[in-house]
Amino acid sequence: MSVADRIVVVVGPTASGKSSLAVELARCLGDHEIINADSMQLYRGMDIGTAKPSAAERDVVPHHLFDVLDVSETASVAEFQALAREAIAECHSRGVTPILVGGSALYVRAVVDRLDFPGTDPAVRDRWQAELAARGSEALHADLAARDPAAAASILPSNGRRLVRALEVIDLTGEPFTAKMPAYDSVYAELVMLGLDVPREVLDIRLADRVDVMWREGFVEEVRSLGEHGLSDGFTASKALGYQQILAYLAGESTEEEAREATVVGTRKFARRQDRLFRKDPRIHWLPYDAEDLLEQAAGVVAPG
RNA sequence: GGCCAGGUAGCUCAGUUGGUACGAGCAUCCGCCUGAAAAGCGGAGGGUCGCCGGUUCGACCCCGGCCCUGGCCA
Repeated sequence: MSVADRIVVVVGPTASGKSSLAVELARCLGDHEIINADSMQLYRGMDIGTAKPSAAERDVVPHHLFDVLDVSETASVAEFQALAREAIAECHSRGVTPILVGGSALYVRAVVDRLDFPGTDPAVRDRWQAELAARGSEALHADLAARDPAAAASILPSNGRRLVRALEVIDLTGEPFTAKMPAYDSVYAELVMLGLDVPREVLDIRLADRVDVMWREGFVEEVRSLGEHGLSDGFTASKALGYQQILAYLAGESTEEEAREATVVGTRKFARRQDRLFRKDPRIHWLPYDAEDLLEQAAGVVAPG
């Protein structure tokens, strides 16, 4: 049988049970392996706070793209896209179907869909970053409006970050910046997407419980230790939920309790945002997180008949 | 028991010398997102201004009483 263009994707908000469903699915189907699509689980050492799959789970089924970055490195969707597609091709070459699992919506789309990221150039970006700091986002918006009216129209004048990137891309490519996400258009012919549906009230409780468990398992210690190994210098990793808050606590900017509460609130907001984003993708088959026969339902969607 | 401070949006607090609450931050809901996406940006909803009575054309803001909270004194 050919699996050349086949890929399974499991998405859902944080704490919905994606990881374990993926493992069970892989184990029950056989010839399936897991590929991470979570921006923070890419980092080595960020285990407790990212609820990374355990060693035991990873022994059951091969897991790819976990622990590939040092906390001091900056993550990048474009690099991730390349790595993930490579890993997928490698699975395909062995006759294995990859199961992409993760809550980073852009990462999932970058892998699955036709998204091409224009290059980046630190020098060019730094220049615009400096312009932003010196003149403010409104001025950059005016610059963008002059060079690329369409892009300016869809980026708010207050969004400095997107303005910088748009101007960077125009400088680099000499072409207009695409400020709109493209239609859902997969590069893989056989794409099956599963989403875990968790009612908000339930999700809120699960999130709070999960943060409590993380704290009990030594989340603060994990951050303290990573802090001594470059976490604070990491552009991406230091902003991760929980890590960000605990770093602030360790720096004396808040109490531990405040850090814990802020982590719960931040995680809740994040989960809502993920859910809203994934809901827009019409290709996703939503399954109730607490179905007795969740695995059967999932398997039924993935491998009908 | 006495004194002081305070009771305004779900939370923390601004505010009006009496004329429809300009509220703010956080939370909530919603939208946007192309090389930091667990990030970044934006919009909306929400208040019998502790309770009762009085003064007044009109009170959240003045007066009286009561209740509640915190602190001080006893």
